[in-house]
Amino acid sequence: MSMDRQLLLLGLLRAQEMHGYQLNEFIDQQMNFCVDLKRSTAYYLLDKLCRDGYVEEEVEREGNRPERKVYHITPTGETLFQDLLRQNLSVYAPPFYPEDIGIIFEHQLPPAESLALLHTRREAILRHRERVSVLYQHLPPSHTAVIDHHILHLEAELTWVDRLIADRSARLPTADGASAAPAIPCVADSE
Amino acid sequence: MSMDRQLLLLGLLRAQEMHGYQLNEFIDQQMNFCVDLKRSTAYYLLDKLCRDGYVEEEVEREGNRPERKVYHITPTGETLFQDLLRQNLSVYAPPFYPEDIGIIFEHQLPPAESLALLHTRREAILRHRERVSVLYQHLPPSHTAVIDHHILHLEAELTWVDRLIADRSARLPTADGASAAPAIPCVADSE
DNA sequence: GGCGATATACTCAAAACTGAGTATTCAAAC
DNA sequence: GTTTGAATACTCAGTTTTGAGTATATCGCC
Repeated sequence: MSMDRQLLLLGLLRAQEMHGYQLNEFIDQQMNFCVDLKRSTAYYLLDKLCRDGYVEEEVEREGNRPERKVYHITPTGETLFQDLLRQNLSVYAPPFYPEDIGIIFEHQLPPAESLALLHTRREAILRHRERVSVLYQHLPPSHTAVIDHHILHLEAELTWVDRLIADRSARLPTADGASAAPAIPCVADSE
Repeated sequence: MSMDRQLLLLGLLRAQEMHGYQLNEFIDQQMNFCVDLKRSTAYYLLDKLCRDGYVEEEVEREGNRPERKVYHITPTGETLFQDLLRQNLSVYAPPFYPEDIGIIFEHQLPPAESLALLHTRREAILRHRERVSVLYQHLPPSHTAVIDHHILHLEAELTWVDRLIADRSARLPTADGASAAPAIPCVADSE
């Protein structure tokens, strides 16, 4: 299922009927900065959208090319698109942040090593921001909102890493030997 | 696989050996604000971690309780935990933002409706921030970094929605009839 | 005219994930 | 004493997702 991927495919097919390969090329080349959709998954979803009646496929035989299927949206699909779009725009679902898992256990590493790792991450974030910023320059206005969104989140991420780095630096054992005691987080045991 | 979930389970089992139910209770109750891990997925992952030798299970038979399996981490698991933690901390992988999909097609809705939807979303974000802020008050210091992280991203999200709302408001057709023409995004056709 | 590289267009088996269901114990209400 | 509801502890069939593989056509170059 996955609402968002369905929305994406329906939205693209709505703008223009396509065959699977063309759809995949478009996503991979134009949308790779915000969407990660494997080709095999796209084919699977197209098939499912067909089975569910939201798109239809037509086998196309042109000259001696290998035959291919052209997908186009159906009226039911158009309705679903509108519904999904409305839902997507009005709902807020906080994404799952993998970095949250790491940060829960971060204090179990020696502070010096943790700091080194966080600096590496900081560099990675900066590199990523550079890459996204470049995109911003030459994209149609319809895409700038998406980039904008990414950049804001990247800034948030950066602020956060910087805070953490500052905090962990302050806790580094100094020459006078004062340091915070690391504690293993306790799991509530109800027995 | 999913690095992050493995890291989570290993990290929790490392702090304390547990049986599946206890692990699930802990995740659902203490970590629901940042982790969404279905119970069935947890059992699946525990089983896989066993098969791969990172944890071991021991069947426990206590009185006339239904029997249950206690999982504890192995030395290989400990190594994996350390590796995954280092990786998680040093790498930056931009998460997939479902809202990006909606925003690509947003301009295909009538501006007035779009604005209404965005306002609904704005409310949802505010509610969520309220909920997370409350958590901040009574949590151990080991968790505040995670909450901090969430709040920063929520602020980013809020800034973004506000920008979009402002922009779309400006484009609303006014009494004098001036309005921007909506364009369906073009798909590059290489044929 | 043949050879490798690239583009086209998927297929499939295996892995990962989920929702719904199963089964037992215990405590409290009726 | 028995029904009801919550807590304990998973299982499993089905769905979704993926990486690796398959197969043909076309293009340029030697």
